[in-house]
Amino acid sequence: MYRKGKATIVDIADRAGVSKSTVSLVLQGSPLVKDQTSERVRQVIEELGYVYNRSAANLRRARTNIVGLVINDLTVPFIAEMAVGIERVFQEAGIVPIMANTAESLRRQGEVFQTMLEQNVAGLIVLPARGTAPSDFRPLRTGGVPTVLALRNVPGSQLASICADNRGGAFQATEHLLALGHRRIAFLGGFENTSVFQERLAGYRRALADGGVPFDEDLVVQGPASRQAGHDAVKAVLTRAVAPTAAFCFSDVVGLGAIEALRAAGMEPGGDFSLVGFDDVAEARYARPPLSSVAVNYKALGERAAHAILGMLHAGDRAMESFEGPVELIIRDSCFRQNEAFANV
Amino acid sequence: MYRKGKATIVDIADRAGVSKSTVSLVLQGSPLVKDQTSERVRQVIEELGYVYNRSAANLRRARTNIVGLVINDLTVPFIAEMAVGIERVFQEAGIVPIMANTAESLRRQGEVFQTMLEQNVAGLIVLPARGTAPSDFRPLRTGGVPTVLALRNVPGSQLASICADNRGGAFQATEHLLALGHRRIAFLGGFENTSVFQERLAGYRRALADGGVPFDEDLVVQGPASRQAGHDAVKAVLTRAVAPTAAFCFSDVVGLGAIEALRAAGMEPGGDFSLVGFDDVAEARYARPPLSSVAVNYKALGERAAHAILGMLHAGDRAMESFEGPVELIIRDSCFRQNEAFANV
DNA sequence: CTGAAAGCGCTTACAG
DNA sequence: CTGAAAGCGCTTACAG
Repeated sequence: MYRKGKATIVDIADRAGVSKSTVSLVLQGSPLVKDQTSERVRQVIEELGYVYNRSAANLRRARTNIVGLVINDLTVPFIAEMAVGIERVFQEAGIVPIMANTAESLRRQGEVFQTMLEQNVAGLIVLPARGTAPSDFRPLRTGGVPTVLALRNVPGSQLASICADNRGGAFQATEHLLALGHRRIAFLGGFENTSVFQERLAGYRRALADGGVPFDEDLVVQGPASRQAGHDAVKAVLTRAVAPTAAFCFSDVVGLGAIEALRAAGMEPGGDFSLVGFDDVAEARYARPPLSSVAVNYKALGERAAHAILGMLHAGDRAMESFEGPVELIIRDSCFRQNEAFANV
Repeated sequence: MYRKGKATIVDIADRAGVSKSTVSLVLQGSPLVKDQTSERVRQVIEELGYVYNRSAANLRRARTNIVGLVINDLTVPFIAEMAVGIERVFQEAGIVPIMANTAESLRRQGEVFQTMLEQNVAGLIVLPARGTAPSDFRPLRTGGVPTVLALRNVPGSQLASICADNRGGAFQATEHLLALGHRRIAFLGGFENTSVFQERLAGYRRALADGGVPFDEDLVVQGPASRQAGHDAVKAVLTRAVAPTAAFCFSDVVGLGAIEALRAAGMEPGGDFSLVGFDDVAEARYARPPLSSVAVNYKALGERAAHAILGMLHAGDRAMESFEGPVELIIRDSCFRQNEAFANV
């Protein structure tokens, strides 16, 4: 009769000769309990192989120790890294992260929000799926769940976000290309329905404007952040009346595809066409030629996002500030100096 | 008084003029409730913006709808893909997966098991950290949690596992190299304290034996599954009295490092040294030369693992069978035919 | 087909 | 410093 199924605090209490309240206090590490008593309780816990039932605790408590993590695409290496950073911080803080992958599907994202709400998450970090609208967050707002956006922000959502300095990175990359004498600079890859695209495009345009180079819409080619897209974009842009001599790529993966397409077209990336990518993934360093890129510390970004939520939970800082993580232009061998005399032919 | 905080089934019941039992049945989609009643209830649920409290349900029920997913290294692309496959299956089955990354740390893995137990998971998929011992699973066994291993198995743990056919893949790769006339074939990368290493090594040795080529311990170089390790391993193996003319690499990433090291040593991978990798990651296809590799469908493996758990939960199949996923040797340009006359110089 | 009652395993005031 | 009691929001027999 004593041990049907798992042991509960009542079993512990009985065996230790105390009330279950006391056991609960011991479990919570309360300083109210006499050392001798808590020692005895702990021993019984050990003996019975007791496992704390967090669902029960969460039900009784106002808040759970669960935080949700909604990820747009876990198969992107730097996003996985970000997720790992977030998770580590939570684990150390005694928080149980529940991760969900939306695979860029808005429908899935909606379902995931619902699940998170049902699990009664204390907070939420969202890497929004492409095309997320401010209204998509309504269930979360209604549920009163502290939420922070990461990687992409959603203008109009009123939610704080932890993102890379996309504008600054694109500006630096484009400026670098301009400094090398390039005047026809393409912008390849990415979709306009993400904040990341908008920000990088803005940085690119700003650098162009600062350099006195007119913006040419024909030099902007949208597409997925994939190798194939980079390949196709280069092919497209090479047919323009006045072809570009350089490209700022939405991501390194796009840049890698661009390298291939240039070679296929008989050109030499870094020799007669310049390329800069974004993200500084491992492959950029190993590419031939090694691809110049804008480095982002995604892991640090993830950790920052986790700390932001932690702050909202503890201090109750509802009005968190948005944050843009620093970026760094890494110059490798994918660019060349364009002779001004021959520019703008 | 009517709406302090979130609505519960009691609120719904009051407003709909039924008992909370009925609301509960509606929530569970029971066919017992009259259509008219359930329609009314559903409407009130909508009106009040009611959110189901799963913790409460889980507490009352014998089992939760939570399944744990313990991952050794989420930053490895094909592991992330596997995780995504697992997650998708669970989401469709109405199961909430909680993922945790152990980063190959046995300590972290132990903590994660504890957390999973506290969350009262209905089942667990574990991608074991390097060096996991059978005894590490004791808390899970005591807790009676249905568990399946994936990616790596842990001999002696008595747990079923869903892994790639590592032995077969290594056998095919080595056989391919032998068929090209190679006699001195190195085995590069990986650590012996994983089942994956042991299995691939066994396949390699088996092929050697079948081909009448003696096994030479000096040709086996352990190391992480990293580019750097591949690089170092090639350098090491090239100094052997009789240098190899080919290598079977523990993973593609190792193979990629090997390509670089060969070039650095003035050799031409695919020209005067043959290389085969494992995993068939995207980079293998894009490498120069494109790297031959043993392809594994990791996503399918993940889905299989998820279905295995689902089976254990529903049918109560405690005694699940282990499964080895098929592999396929993909031949690209990283190998050359060794002239037998010059072999074994 | 629907309702009243008990209970899942905790935590939290409130007494003492 | 410790105990008795109420209650978190559900589900599940059991009646009717």
